[in-house]
This record gives sequence, structure tokens and C-alpha cells, in this order.
Amino acid sequence: MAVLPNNSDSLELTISIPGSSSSPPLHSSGEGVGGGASSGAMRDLDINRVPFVGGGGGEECMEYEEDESPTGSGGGPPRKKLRLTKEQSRLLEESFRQNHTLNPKQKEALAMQLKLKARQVEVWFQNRRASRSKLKQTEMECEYLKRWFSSLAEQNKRLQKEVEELRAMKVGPPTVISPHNSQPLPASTLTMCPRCERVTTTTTAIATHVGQDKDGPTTTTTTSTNNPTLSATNKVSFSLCMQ
DNA sequence: ATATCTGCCCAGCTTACGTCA
DNA sequence: TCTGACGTAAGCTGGGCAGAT
Repeated sequence: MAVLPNNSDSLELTISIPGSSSSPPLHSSGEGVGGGASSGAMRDLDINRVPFVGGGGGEECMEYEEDESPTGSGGGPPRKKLRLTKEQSRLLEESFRQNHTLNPKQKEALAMQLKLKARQVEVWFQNRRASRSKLKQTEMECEYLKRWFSSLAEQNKRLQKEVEELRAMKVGPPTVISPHNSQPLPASTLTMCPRCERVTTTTTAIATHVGQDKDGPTTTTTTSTNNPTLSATNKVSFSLCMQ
């Protein structure tokens, strides 16, 4: 599930739900299904036949006997998973560090060196690129959430300070000036949310301001701002406290 | 010169298997 | 031993690109 802030203004969250498959499950039955454009290369690849890894070093790939196939669902030998050896993974990683893509010659050479099929090397690089870009995206999201959090914390601090100042002054609530007739609007009230113990809704004017940032009414309170992040913050705190 | 076809490669999503806590 | 989460090899689809026709 990916949680992506759509934009910095409203911080709506996009939640992609896994399971809505666009490709119907096709159990590899040994016959080349030949769906994709690159099916030609796939057709001759028997994934159940683990490529021999020479006695060269350490562990070997898991090997499967041909007649060993456990009874799968729906006939045909079930897909078996190849595990790359540490040495294979190391060499692939090393190669990936040098180049994130391979030309056909490099692919062939690497496949020969690793005693894998070119297709397997290709798949490994594809998956590696995918996980890398996913990682980068996650890092960006993390950074964004960090910034948002610090922004929220900062605003929270400011609001608390403002509350304390107002309490100390023991004066009436801030006056909101109508942009239409320049007359004071009904006085605002600061309320404390009983659940989160934070100042929540000041006035309807502020709520209106959040909704009509462009030409809406202005207020004299410091919560009035054009900063989209703060607007988003207001929305969030309202939704939290109005439950 | 242009349109169409074909093959190749890639990204993105998904499935299925192996491993591990 | 069972189970769910997670990592990952591989399948599938759709799109872009280049070369041939």
C-alpha cells in the first residue's frame, strides 16, 4: 500500500489497494503462453530447471528433481522458485553498480559468467531497478512527511504560545474584519478540544478562510495565512477534532 | 515522405514460492 | 508445527523506440 501525498495544499492521501489485478493469473504450465512482446525469449526458458552452478564456491542453487513436482493446483508442474547463490547475487550487484542497464552483449556475457540464462539476468536487472525506484520514492515520502511533521509541530507551538498570550492578556478574542464591509465580524472564541487538549476551532471565519483562501475573508488572527501547509494543517486538525 | 508492421526493451503490476520470526 | 509477513524470481500487459517494408 502506498500512501502518497497528492499535493501540499490538502495533503489528501492516495491509497492504492493491492489485489485489483490487471493481469489474470496464468499458471505457467510449461507451455509458452507467449503473451508479452518479449515472449519469444521466455518461451524456451524452463524456470523449473535450475541452472547448474559449478562447484566454484559455497552454496548452490536449490535443485529440483524433475519427478519431484508436488501436486499443484490445476494440473501442470507448479512454478518453482530459483534462488540465486550469494556469489551470483554479488556479481549481479557489482554489475548493477556499474550499469543499471545492460546491452545484449553485456547481458550474454554476464549470463555466461553466472551460468544463468540471459533472460534471468534481464529479469534480475528489471527487478533491481524497480526496487531501487521504489526505495527512492519511499525515501522521498519519508522526507515529505518529516517536513510536514515539523511544520505541524511548529504551528502547534505557535498556537499554544498564542493561547497563553491571550490568556495572560485576559482580553476578548481577536476581531475578525469583514472584507466586504470592513465591519467587525462576530467575535471568535478559542476552544479546547476535550480529546486532544489542543486549540481547535477558533471561529467560523477561519474555517471559511481555509476553504476560500483566494478571495475569502481575512482575519486578524495569526492563523490566517496563505501558506498551503498551514492550511492543510488546519484541515487536519479540524477533521481530527470534530469527530 | 509517410504509414504500418515487427521485434526488442522497459516500467509497472502481479503472482507464487522460499524463508524467517 | 503452523502461520503470517516479507523478499524476490518470474509472468503479464502496455507503451516507446528503431529498423524494415
